[in-house]
Amino acid sequence: MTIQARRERERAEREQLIVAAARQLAESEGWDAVTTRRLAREIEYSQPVLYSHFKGKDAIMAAVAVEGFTDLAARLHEARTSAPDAHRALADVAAAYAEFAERHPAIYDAMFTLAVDLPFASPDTPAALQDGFGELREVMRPLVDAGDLETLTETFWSGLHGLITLMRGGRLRPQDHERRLALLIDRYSP
Amino acid sequence: MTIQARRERERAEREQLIVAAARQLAESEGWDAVTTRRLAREIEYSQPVLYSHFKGKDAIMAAVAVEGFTDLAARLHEARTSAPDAHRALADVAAAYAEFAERHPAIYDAMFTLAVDLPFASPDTPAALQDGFGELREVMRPLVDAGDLETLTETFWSGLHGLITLMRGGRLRPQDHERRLALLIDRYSP
DNA sequence: TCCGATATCTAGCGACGCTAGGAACAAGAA
DNA sequence: TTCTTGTTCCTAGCGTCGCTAGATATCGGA
Repeated sequence: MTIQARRERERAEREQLIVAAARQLAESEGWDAVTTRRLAREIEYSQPVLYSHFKGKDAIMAAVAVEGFTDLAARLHEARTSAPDAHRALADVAAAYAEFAERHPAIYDAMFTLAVDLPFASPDTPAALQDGFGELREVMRPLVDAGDLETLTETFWSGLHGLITLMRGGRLRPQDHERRLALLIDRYSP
Repeated sequence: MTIQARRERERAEREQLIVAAARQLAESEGWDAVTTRRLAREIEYSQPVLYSHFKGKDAIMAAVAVEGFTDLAARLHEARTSAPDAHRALADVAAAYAEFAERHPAIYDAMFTLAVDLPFASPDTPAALQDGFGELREVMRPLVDAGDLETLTETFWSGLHGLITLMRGGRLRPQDHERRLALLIDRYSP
């Protein structure tokens, strides 16, 4: 009983170690540097142990993405609940979202560009994924008609996401980044 | 003289053949299926000839992306110039943009997600790339203050791009796609 | 102390992007 | 027409990738 418990605990710790190593490596050197061999070396185990924890590399990236969603949701919650009024809340949440994406581009990619097989907008969506969207929805609620809340939130979110991804791909003039953010917020806070 | 001319012509034709094959293969089976070996087999030449035309696989994808920009700009131009008024023009252009992205997801990815090394928003941006943005700017011009034209166009474009990419990644509820598009247009046409 | 099961590693498979070196070919000179 | 020279193109192979099979080591329980 206790022996098996210890083993399961150690196993869980190692799984967390894998995810943390993948995340750190992706953040410091990009996802191209995250190969299964490199990751194995990083955690000081051989390559096949990765496959005893995860189905494949994609599953490891998905696990990093889920961690990212947890972090992002927390940042957005903090920004929303510490704002003095509804309009400032929207601006602060948008700024927090953009800042997260800029500071953690690799994780943001894992969340939205790379890990396609995470279940979104469906009943079995992990809690962390729903929480992030929930924060956006709650910050929008005081500002829009109730009937359009969900759809407007999705549209606003898309605006943020588009700004960030086009910006990072070099498709937008960097110097106007703040002004574009301000214009976007202006369009959604009447 | 003529011999060299013929050779250069044949060479240009083969280069076009490579780009066309890459595009078709990407559209029908996705970019994962576009390997240099497969592409070589498709054009009935050996693998190394690809490298006598392009620096590498990325350059081939960039060439496909440029073709995509030419096509997209033409679609947007058609939509804009055949609309009865400025408001309809915005809606039609947005619809044409979304339709292009939905019908050619692989090319759209090459244009905006994968080929990062194309020069955007800079003096030496290829004409086709500037034309697409130019169409968006012209359709916005009658609707917004002149001082914010460029930035508002970028912001609107980001909204479109975000809707499309999040939608395709399964991040948004599919059934509300049209309504989100309508809401986005509404936000930018006062 | 030995056995059986679990955990972990070494070695290797097929496919990838890309490149070196040689064979085949065509154009101009004798 | 034959030989030389330069270009074009292919065969073969390098290192790396994600992933897996089979052997080996480790450890709890009899």
